[in-house]
Amino acid sequence: MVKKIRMADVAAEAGVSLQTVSRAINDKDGISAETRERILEIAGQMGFRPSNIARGLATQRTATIGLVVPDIANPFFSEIARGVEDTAYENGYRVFLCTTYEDVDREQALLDSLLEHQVDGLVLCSSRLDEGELVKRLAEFDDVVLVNRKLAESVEGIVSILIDEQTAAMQAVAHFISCGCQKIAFVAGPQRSYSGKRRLDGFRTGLRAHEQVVDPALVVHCEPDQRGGYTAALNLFAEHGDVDAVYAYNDLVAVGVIQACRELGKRIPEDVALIGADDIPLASLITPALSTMGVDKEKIGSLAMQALLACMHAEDECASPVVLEPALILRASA
Amino acid sequence: MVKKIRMADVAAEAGVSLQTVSRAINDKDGISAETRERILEIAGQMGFRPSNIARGLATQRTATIGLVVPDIANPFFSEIARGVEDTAYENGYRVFLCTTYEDVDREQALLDSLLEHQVDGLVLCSSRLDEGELVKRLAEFDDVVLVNRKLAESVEGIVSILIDEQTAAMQAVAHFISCGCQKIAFVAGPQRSYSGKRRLDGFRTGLRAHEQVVDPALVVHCEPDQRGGYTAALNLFAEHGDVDAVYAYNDLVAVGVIQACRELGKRIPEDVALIGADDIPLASLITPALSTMGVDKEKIGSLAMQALLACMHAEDECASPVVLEPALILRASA
DNA sequence: CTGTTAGCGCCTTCAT
DNA sequence: ATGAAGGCGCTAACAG
Repeated sequence: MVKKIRMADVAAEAGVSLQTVSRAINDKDGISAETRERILEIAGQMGFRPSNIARGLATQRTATIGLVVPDIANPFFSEIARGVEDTAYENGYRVFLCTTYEDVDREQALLDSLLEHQVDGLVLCSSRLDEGELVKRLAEFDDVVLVNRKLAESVEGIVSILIDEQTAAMQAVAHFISCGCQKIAFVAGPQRSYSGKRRLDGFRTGLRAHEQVVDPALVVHCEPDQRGGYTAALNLFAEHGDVDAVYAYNDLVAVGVIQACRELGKRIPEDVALIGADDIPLASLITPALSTMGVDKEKIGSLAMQALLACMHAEDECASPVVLEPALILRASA
Repeated sequence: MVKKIRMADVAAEAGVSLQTVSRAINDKDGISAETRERILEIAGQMGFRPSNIARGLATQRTATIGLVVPDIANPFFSEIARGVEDTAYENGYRVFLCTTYEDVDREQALLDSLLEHQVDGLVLCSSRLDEGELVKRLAEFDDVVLVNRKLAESVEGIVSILIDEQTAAMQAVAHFISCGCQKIAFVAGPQRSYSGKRRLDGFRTGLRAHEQVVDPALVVHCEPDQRGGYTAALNLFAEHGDVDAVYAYNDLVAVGVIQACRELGKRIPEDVALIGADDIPLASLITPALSTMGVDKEKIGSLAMQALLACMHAEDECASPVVLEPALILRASA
């Protein structure tokens, strides 16, 4: 443990006032180029590290942001995190990684904590808070970017990054129909899921657009992982053995569907066509390679951070919501 | 944006001194139970959030730690991050997520920044700094846990969490030999990689332990991803078509090897036995299911954080290095 | 049990 | 171009 050097130490060493050191360190003017260089030189030699804590107290800006995700081990969010961290880094911000595990209490506690740490901004992904509570909590922050969630009415200082999951689901359905599928099911993920609702909506709309009946029995909910998909698919096929197309809530669920099919002797895509969502890394690596509705997650993250920076630095209002269109990535499963 | 409430505001409202509020908020004694409750009640109603920045300046503790990883989108590190974040959360710490992309300059800049943010501790994963530089930099931090890296001589306040990759590699080789493989190759990842070196070491030792010659031509380096593995495997098989077993630097590389084999018409495991490393999520999902040397990554993360907490809270010395033994997870590929 | 007095290390404003 | 005073919001040490 090296002894900590303060600005006063550097000032004493350089034979100038504390203020002059501050000006040199923060690259402000009102100081001659030579003294600045001399001070920087001395500060460097002494191993001086300006305290962001003290600076934060004085300026009320911390150069930190909060990133809240349900689960960092979920590749969907880890790629978003990558985008956020990278553009935050480029702009001199550090990011607090916070994980909720879809637990509302934990999400609340994390927001409290981020507030106490006085983050300059917040990127909140897939919040599970209900609308009223969410609006109330976000009002406590200076600037917020919501990923995968949008407020009913727009609020100053809050911008959303959205994925057009409705259209994505419609595209998937359209693809199934163009392939001649007769009985299309949706393994729909958790009932409460915000994006699940939108995907279900698109699924129904897509069906109706092609004058198909929407059979509620062909929509089954499940946990948003492989096991959930596996179990749900087994149940689904037990009731409706003639389902010949499955749209999955996400790729993990789709993998579960693949396993169920394998177990039931159903071939993909010959007997059952399958489309997942999110285009996680394994989608292209698994057999059969998974067709999926995908967007560039890292880009979502960097767009989110860019939007946040814009909010934070702009005096006036923030940008309008950003909507990303997923693309149907056709591989072997459909 | 809600107006910020300070302790002084709460004190005024409650008709007590600032200090009394502080005692109530921090649950210290020297205050009657009833005044405490009254103050907490008032603080809650006013929406008071104590400033961790101000507190940090006063106490010189920030309740934050730095987590430095090469790439958060790499499941190996995202699972470690999960473990770290989760046990940090349980103990009231927030974590700064920092990503180096194996760039030494970026790693240095990040360490500078974490120092300036006055983190109470650091979890540094797979550092790319050379020994001398690393020792110098870590001395600036109060407490450090090194994951997947160890210092030549132990330093006060620095503990390592290690994976016994040498033994893991030996086990893989032993398994190949027990299966009757004749010509075993190692697709070894980046030349500079610290764990790559240890795996190579174990690979050689394993071979010698079974009185096999170690042919340098059967060790090929590559980028630590699927493409690297793919390219390296193609080159390897072009030169040595009779290789019948491949140990891969990690599972991503192994996936590349699978693709190369598929392209060359080699069956796995019949023509080529394959063992990967790390047991990433897709290992069990890909076809053929990948045999791999795996440890519990989330556990590494939580052990790392626990060790850091122990260091931070203990007056005396830290625990000795923790070494985790990977287990050979036998699936279809070997 | 409660209040008062000093800082923590830096930045802002005003003077020189 | 430089310096001096005051304060950011909180806690520590000491009084009472």
